[in-house]
Formats: sequence, structure tokens, C-alpha cells
Amino acid sequence: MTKDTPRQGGRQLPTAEELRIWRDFIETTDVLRSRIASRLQSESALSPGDYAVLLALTEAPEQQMRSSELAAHIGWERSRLSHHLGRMERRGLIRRQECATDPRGAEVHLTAAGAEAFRGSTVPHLRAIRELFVDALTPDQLVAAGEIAAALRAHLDTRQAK
Amino acid sequence: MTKDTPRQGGRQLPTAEELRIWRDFIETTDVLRSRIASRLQSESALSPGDYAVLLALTEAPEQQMRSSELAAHIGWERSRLSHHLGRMERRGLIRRQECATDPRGAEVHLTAAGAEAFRGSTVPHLRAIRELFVDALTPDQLVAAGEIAAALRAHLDTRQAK
DNA sequence: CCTCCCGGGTTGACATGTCAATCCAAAGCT
DNA sequence: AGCTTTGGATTGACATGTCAACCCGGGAGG
Repeated sequence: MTKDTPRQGGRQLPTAEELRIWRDFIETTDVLRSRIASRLQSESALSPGDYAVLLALTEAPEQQMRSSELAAHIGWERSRLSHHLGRMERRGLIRRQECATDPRGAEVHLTAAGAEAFRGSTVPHLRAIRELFVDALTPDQLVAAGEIAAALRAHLDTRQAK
Repeated sequence: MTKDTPRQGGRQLPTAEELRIWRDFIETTDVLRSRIASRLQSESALSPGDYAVLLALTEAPEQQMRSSELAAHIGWERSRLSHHLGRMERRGLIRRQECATDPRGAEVHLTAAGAEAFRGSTVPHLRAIRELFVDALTPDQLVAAGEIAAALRAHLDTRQAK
């Protein structure tokens, strides 16, 4: 009965049940992500990327940051950030300015329009998170979700290092 | 002491702890998704989208499907599928052919190259799922992950209908 | 000084997604 | 027949991501 699923270390592939959970999990988190993104978009005309950048700048001393510092802070590749900042600059949400101390570098500044857009987006965004995520789960499930995230993160980190 | 978090129905915004869990959860699932995608890419030269399409076609009777049927099956908008099929057709993974019964429609056929690419990707992909997802969690956590996904899905569905 | 390399950033090419507009043939309606 | 509607699918414009190549200003060695 269990002959076809070799024990411990021999088994490399997920069982049908494990696979079902995987698919459920990954597809559902994807839907969740896109629903939150769409609420943010329709309520504030901001993308999740915009929000992340504006959040970081808003919290930064003097509402400005070096480009690579910002990239590290939100966990993006520099190239991605550079493209995104270009689009945000066109929309007037941020401003790039050459760095005083290092002529190679660039400082990213929050503009008044950017600060305004971020302020207006915060409450609706948090409300969406509450409605679509927090309210969907029991308190136990919420805690479990946090633990699952932590376990996954830890596991991914060890695998990365290798 | 609890005066600042109105009870039941009054509170719209997540608490700091709920927000922390949200961020952990969504960021971690994102990293997980991209790590799995990158394994799939490097081991099989397929994107997650390619994989979903090839999986559906492989399991379809006669390895072919109507375009909108396929879209419904994998939960994509038709436009997205159309763009993706264009790219896959250029790479020779699938073939589009006008439908015999409905002159408006298109049939999507798996090609030999597509079937081959899918066959070669299956085991490495499943192994990646096992290594990066299943192995990261305890059996209890795995079950909890499934329940969380189900709860989220159910909640999102009711919100969608509204 | 000159060359080589490095770190900060940008750029271009391309894959992937969304949205709205369009095309076309089949049905309905008049 | 002529006109509108509907359903299947594609298209174009644009946002977002990744990857690799590039530009540019400093050093480090020679």
C-alpha cells in the first residue's frame, strides 16, 4: 500500500495531495495579489511597485534616498528600480537629482505630488488588506499564515546561500 | 488600553501585527513563486505560463483544445492567452489551426516539440516544488497552508460575486 | 600618467500582463 | 434582405520584469 512511495530521502517528488495543496496555495496567493493590486490601482492610481517606492521614501529621513539604498530597502534589482523610477518620474511622483557627495550616484526625492498620492492611498490600501486577507482567516489561521511564511522564508534563504 | 481599537465592525484597518503578517506572507509567496519560476526556466527553458498551457494541452483529449476552453481551464483572460500563444507558436511549442466546427474559433494543438519540452520539464519542476515548498513545511503546516488557501479563495469568491 | 577594474546607474531587447478597441462570423430581429 | 447583437479571438498601446551590455567616475598598480 505504501510500496510506491519510498520512504525518507528516497522520495523526490510530491504526492498528489502535496501537489494539490501547492497548486491551491500558489494560485490563490496569486489571485489575492492581483485583487489587492487592482483595488490599489482603482482607488489610488498607484501600482504595488509605486506604493513600495513611495512608502520607503515617505519613511526616509528628508524623504530622499540613494538609488541603490532604495533598491536594497525594498528588495529590487537596480535595473528594475531604474525603469520604475523613470516611469514614476514621468508621472511626477518622484524626482531624481545628482548626489552631492558622490557624483556617480543619484538621489531619489519624494515630490509633493508623490507624498499626496501616497497619503491618499494608505487608508484604502490597508482597508483592502483587511477585507481581502485578514477578514478571510480565523485568528488561528492568521497566526499559522505568519508561521508558514517564516518557515518558507527560512528554507528559501538556506537554499539561496548554497 | 484597548480604547484605540474600536471593536467589531468599527475597526477597518489591520493592526500592526496583522500588517506584519500580511507583508511577510505576500512577500514570501512572491519570492517562492519567482524561485520556482527560475528553476523551471533554467532547467527546462519554460515559463510558468508555458508550463500551464502545455500541461492543459497534454491532458486534453487529442492534445488539443479550443482557445477559449483553454483560457477558462487555466483561468486566464483570452487576451493574455492569445499573446502567450503567439509567443509559444513562434517557438514551435504549439500550433494554431482554424476550428473545423466553428469557423470563428481556433484550435490549439500541442506539437511534438511542445510535448517533448513538457515531458522534460515535469520531473525537475515537481522536484523544485518538493524542495522549495513541501520540504520547507511540517506536515501540519502543509495542511494549514491548504486550509488557508481554501479560506482565502472562498472569501475572494464571495467578494467577487458582489 | 596610463591602464585596468569596480561600483553606481542607465539602457535596450525582450517576455509577460492588462485594458480597450477591433475584426469577423453567426444569430436574432424587423 | 438589412441591421444590430453576441461570441470567439486578435491587436495595439502601454505597464511591468529580467537579463545582459553599457557608460562613467574613481581608485589601484604599474
